[in-house]
Amino acid sequence: MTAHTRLALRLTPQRRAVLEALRASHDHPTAAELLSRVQQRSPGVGPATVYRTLGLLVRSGLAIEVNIGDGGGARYDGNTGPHDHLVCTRCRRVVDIVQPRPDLSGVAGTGFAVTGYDLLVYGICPDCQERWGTADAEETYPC
Amino acid sequence: MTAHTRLALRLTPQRRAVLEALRASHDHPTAAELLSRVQQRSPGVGPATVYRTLGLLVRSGLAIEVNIGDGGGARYDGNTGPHDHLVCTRCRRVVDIVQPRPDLSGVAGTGFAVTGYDLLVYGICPDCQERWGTADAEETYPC
DNA sequence: CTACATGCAAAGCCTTTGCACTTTC
DNA sequence: GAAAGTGCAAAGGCTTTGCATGTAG
Repeated sequence: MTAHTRLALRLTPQRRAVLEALRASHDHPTAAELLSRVQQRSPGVGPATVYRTLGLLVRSGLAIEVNIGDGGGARYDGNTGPHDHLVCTRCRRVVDIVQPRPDLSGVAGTGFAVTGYDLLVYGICPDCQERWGTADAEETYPC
Repeated sequence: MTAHTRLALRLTPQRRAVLEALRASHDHPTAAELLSRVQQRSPGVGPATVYRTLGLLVRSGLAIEVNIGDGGGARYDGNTGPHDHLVCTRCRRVVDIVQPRPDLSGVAGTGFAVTGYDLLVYGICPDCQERWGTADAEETYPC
């Protein structure tokens, strides 16, 4: 039903600023990147608030956390519709893609009750292909 | 391309110990867990060596790094055959599953050259279902 | 008015790195 | 014997937390 009744989500200027910054971003920013964007319009907001708010948004279903497994921090996505992610292994750019739900038949027999999935597709983005070709896909370069 | 470009993979007792511990493990251990297992048979091996060796094994294709996106560290998998991972969102257990390659048609039009993918399926394992039921799937409990 | 949110700073993890010493090839 | 690996300890990056203060409902 109405999620508002269960979650005491107090609307503060900081939380609004984080959500607006996230919704204005389509590049799957890290918490640090989001912090700097928030601070441009709302100086004084600190990292702790951004981290706490992002955790809250993810738990409330208003944001998605994307972990591309590089050394860097988690990425955040304000697009909460069903979609997957395409990651450039060279410049670490992340792009949303829409795909059919994958076959999860491999779960059969495990006894697990499936609640969700994450599909990360890796590749080389057009810019990086143009700059360095498609060889050495596993290497990371600046983009 | 000279003869010197070959990956110099020196076989040391420590590396052998890490690879053996990984191959003996089927629970997708973290680096810290692997370290303690290695130390049981090879005291004196330090964290730095385990981290360096794991990075080496992953880059050499002898191990897979699995990032389930919880606060904990990366998991490692000695099973290098094609497979996906099923993650219990309550106890964080990770299980290998074999599935058909997912439809990656969503990549069409992006210009990306696909090099691979990772599919993580989330659910509740049989033990956790028995202990707490299937409600509140997003909550994490000890297992 | 009161429970909850914020900011600051400190601490906590996980992981990497510098350096002197040891070892493999 | 030269190049590479190891161990220790320190540093690094990301994220969380304790606590006094501020504020939304």
